[in-house]
Amino acid sequence: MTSRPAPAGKRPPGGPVLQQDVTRALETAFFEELASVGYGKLSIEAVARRAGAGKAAVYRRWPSKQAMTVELASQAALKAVRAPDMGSLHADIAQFIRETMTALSHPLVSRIAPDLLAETARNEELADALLSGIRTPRRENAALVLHRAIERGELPADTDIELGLDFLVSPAYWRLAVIRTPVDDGYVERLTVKIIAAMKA
Amino acid sequence: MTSRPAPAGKRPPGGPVLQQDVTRALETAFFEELASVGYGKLSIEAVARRAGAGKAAVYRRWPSKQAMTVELASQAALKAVRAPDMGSLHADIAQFIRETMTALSHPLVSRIAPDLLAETARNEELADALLSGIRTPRRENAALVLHRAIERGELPADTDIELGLDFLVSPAYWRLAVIRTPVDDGYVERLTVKIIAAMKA
Amino acid sequence: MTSRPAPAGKRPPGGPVLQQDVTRALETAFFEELASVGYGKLSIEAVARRAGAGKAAVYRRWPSKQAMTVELASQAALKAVRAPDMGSLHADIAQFIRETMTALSHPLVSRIAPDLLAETARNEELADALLSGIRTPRRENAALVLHRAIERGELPADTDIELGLDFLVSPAYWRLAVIRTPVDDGYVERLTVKIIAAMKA
Amino acid sequence: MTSRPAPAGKRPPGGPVLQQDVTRALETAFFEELASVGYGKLSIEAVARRAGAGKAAVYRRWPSKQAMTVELASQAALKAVRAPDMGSLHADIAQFIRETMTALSHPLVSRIAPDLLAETARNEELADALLSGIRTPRRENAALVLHRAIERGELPADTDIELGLDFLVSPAYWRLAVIRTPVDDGYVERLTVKIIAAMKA
DNA sequence: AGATAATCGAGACGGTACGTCCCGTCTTGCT
DNA sequence: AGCAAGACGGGACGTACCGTCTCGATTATCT
Repeated sequence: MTSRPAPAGKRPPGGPVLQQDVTRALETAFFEELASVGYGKLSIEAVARRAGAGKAAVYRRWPSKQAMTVELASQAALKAVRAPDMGSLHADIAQFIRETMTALSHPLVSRIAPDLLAETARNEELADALLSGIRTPRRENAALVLHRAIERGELPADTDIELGLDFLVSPAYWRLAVIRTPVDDGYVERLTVKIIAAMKA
Repeated sequence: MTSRPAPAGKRPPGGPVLQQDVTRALETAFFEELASVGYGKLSIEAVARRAGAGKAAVYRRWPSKQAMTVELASQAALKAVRAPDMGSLHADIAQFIRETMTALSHPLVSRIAPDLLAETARNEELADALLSGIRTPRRENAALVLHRAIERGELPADTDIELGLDFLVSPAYWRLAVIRTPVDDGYVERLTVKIIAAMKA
Repeated sequence: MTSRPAPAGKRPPGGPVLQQDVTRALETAFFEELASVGYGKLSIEAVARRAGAGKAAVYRRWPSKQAMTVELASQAALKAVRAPDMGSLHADIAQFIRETMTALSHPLVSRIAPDLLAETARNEELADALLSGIRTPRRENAALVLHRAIERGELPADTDIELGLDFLVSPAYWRLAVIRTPVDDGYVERLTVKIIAAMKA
Repeated sequence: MTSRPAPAGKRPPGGPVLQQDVTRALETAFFEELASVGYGKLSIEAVARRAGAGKAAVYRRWPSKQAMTVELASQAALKAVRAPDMGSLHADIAQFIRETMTALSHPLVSRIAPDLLAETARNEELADALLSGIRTPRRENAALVLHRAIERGELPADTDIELGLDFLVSPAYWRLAVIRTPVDDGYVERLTVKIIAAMKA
């Protein structure tokens, strides 16, 4: 989100001049607090307290808990979007899965992501913001991997991209985030082989 | 949970006699409240208010929000576990996926399940209770489908059951609960074909 | 104020049942807090904190700082109204002055009274409440002393009561509360003689 | 206070040069603010706002609310000290009382004086400053009236000066500032007669 | 006259209190 | 004894200010 109205730092003319170090402290505190109590119980007061700031410092930057969440979560999620290009479909998929698992294993992500996800079922606006800010770009990026494989002739031209994308991430997410079952060393390798077989079928 | 200490109904001699209609009203109110505000913001007071009861009526039955959640959620989840046996692997899998999708589409489930799931990342005891109460029995049930297919010769004897189970549910969960993307009419059919191809690879 | 709507204790039917010990703790805390920071800076939060109570406990009893002040101050002031009757004008006046000085010397009174007095210049409603609740009854009581002296023949029938009442208390108040100048042992005696001389003139 | 370190105007070489118009605007704003909200609630921010100045402009001149109060109040009080000399005791006393009443009736004085007085009970330093800056000079001035009357033979040489001074102002202060009771046209005249009678007794 | 420095207004900072609402605990009658 | 009702201490809400401190822009003196 490169053109958002820049809540921190100097705004064009006449705007308030917020201090960046305070902004950074609030962002850090927000994620820590979100991870430890969840979206529902997250209080602005606790975020400010954890950051060593006053409540007004928060409200000067974001009008509400939801606005703060949408901005910071989208911002953070976008950093992680990148399509691997290792030269072969097998290597690309294995790498993609490994990166997904690494991200989902991060203590902050593993606590925050399911929490925000759950909140989207209850909060239309948050859902729109997060889905269009995270899901769509990530999905488009992953599609690149498949299109490159088609160009290289590793996949047939009529490959079911939609289903392929679902296979690409869902098992990893399922094991790590949903059923919370540990993953063998060879799991990624076996998974990659099966995914390619499924896409070729 | 067949041997739990029966919080409702008449206890052995000398115990308190709680009124079953109050208990039932509280259970219903609990799920409605959980669906509408989430686990984090769920309050005993709101449950009691919705049930038209006093707060003490809740605390007489369950010592805490967590205990109430563990008991009622496990209780509800166990009702839904059943393995299809349609005669062919293809039909079994398609049926299993359809049933999963139907369950996940239920308004109460679609709001409550991700919410409790998110809470497990923060709450070890709740995690243990829900995973062993829901995940394990469901997974054992699904394994039956695959073992029957092996016996029928539809799958090789060395089929990777672990991976197969992951493929069986993860794409459906992924689309419905995570990326909240609508599902074509033919999706289940195409998905079933791919899953079988993957398991045979 | 015997017919006020009883903020503490049981109200007629259906009213809230407030706990008297909490009410008493709040009253004590109110006077201590008023004495230590003054009316202007007195905060409900500090009163509650000092009483070990929640803010809601205060607001359940009084709707505002001013209402709390009017009720508690009037209530307290009325307890101290009493006209001496020693048998002679000299003794009555000396006694009245001594009682006034004792009251004004009380640490709580000496801090609170001038403070509330100052506030009346700014707050019409508080002024009305305090003046009619304190000034008028006290003045009527003091008038009794003079009327009895007239009946006894110690003062002429046309004594200027109005002026007499002013002489009765103003020097004592002036020295203790205004110019804060210490008072000799013989001061009351000399003052009494002069007051009687003035009234007879 | 003739030797105070001149917070406004040019200081010796090297000192800061404060703008006198800003200083004057702050002084005016201070008294207006003091009259309208009282000492306890008076805030530097409100003074600066009323003066159309920044908060720093105040703090550059006075280190604290109390220092500002002590300086400005003492400064203002000293202007009003003057002993009448009309030729007779009766005329002097009547004039003194009238001047006192006029001063106490001034809207700013009637709000500010009792307020600062009340604050002295809580604030030793303010008490010292105001009492020695106002009470003492005023009392010495009033004593002149009585000494001149003794020299003229209107009062006996052993007149109780201490008590006389108390009689001179306390009733006026009492009626105007304490019991806030209106004063007849003839009140000053009757009061003057009684005071003289008391002093001669 | 131009350089330099201090004062200016404005306002962000960490705080505190506001009056309201709601939490889980506990108490009080009524059924 | 179980029930609803609700007072209790506590805590968070979002707002309004507080005194402190930091900004450029302006102004006033000193080379």
